[in-house]
Amino acid sequence: MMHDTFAALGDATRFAIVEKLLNEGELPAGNLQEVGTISPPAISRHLKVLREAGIIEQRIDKQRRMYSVRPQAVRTIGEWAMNYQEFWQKSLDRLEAALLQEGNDA
Amino acid sequence: MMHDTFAALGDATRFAIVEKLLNEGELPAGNLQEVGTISPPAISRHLKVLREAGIIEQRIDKQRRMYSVRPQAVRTIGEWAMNYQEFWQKSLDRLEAALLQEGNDA
DNA sequence: TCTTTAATTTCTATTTATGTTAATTAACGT
DNA sequence: ACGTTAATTAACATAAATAGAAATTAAAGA
Repeated sequence: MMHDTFAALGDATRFAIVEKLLNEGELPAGNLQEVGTISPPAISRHLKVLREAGIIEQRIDKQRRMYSVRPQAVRTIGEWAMNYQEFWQKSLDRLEAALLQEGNDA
Repeated sequence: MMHDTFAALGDATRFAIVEKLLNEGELPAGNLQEVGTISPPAISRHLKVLREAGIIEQRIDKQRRMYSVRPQAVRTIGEWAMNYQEFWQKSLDRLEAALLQEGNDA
């Protein structure tokens, strides 16, 4: 469900984790603590939420758990927005223009 | 902040409200109750959250409050995803392909 | 084997979010 | 003015999310 994806990204810490992974690529859980003043258990649980929402995935390397963003997750969000943009952008732009025009007239 | 936008869309009821507005255009608060079995006060507060997140806007028409999606909000989400897609999609695709190939080899 | 490192799960406390009922505000129609 | 409709705000109860400390699991390295 789309809203689970949004809910997972709706927390400031989780959003920061995802952005860090997007910018720096695959990282172990320990390195993700740098996103804020937060304990390892808290990070771990946030990672679980993101994983269950399908936004990140885990790879085990020795005693480290490596995390990375699932490309499909970002793509899905883009497609959701794009779906409405494609079909509605033009009419929305026309509506916006009309409202602006209306404002100018008044 | 981006994560406030996601947080607002992370609730099932609010997500349904936004989808209804995207599909049907501007609607009064009363009509948005149809998204589920929920009381008018609950809907009203969800609308407030969406409004404060900049996702919807309100227009007053007589005794009715008309709500609609702000085009820029959808665009912003699309652009966030697109920003990462544009810069990372190719390398991510390459990574995916490499992992698949690795899987085939094993 | 023993100690250290990495990360998670358990436990518990606290905060935040959500929902309902009741009361309030505001405008419409008679 | 009065009753009705539309929607919100207030008050309160409950559920869900988040956090840290402590305990647990698992592998690494001496």
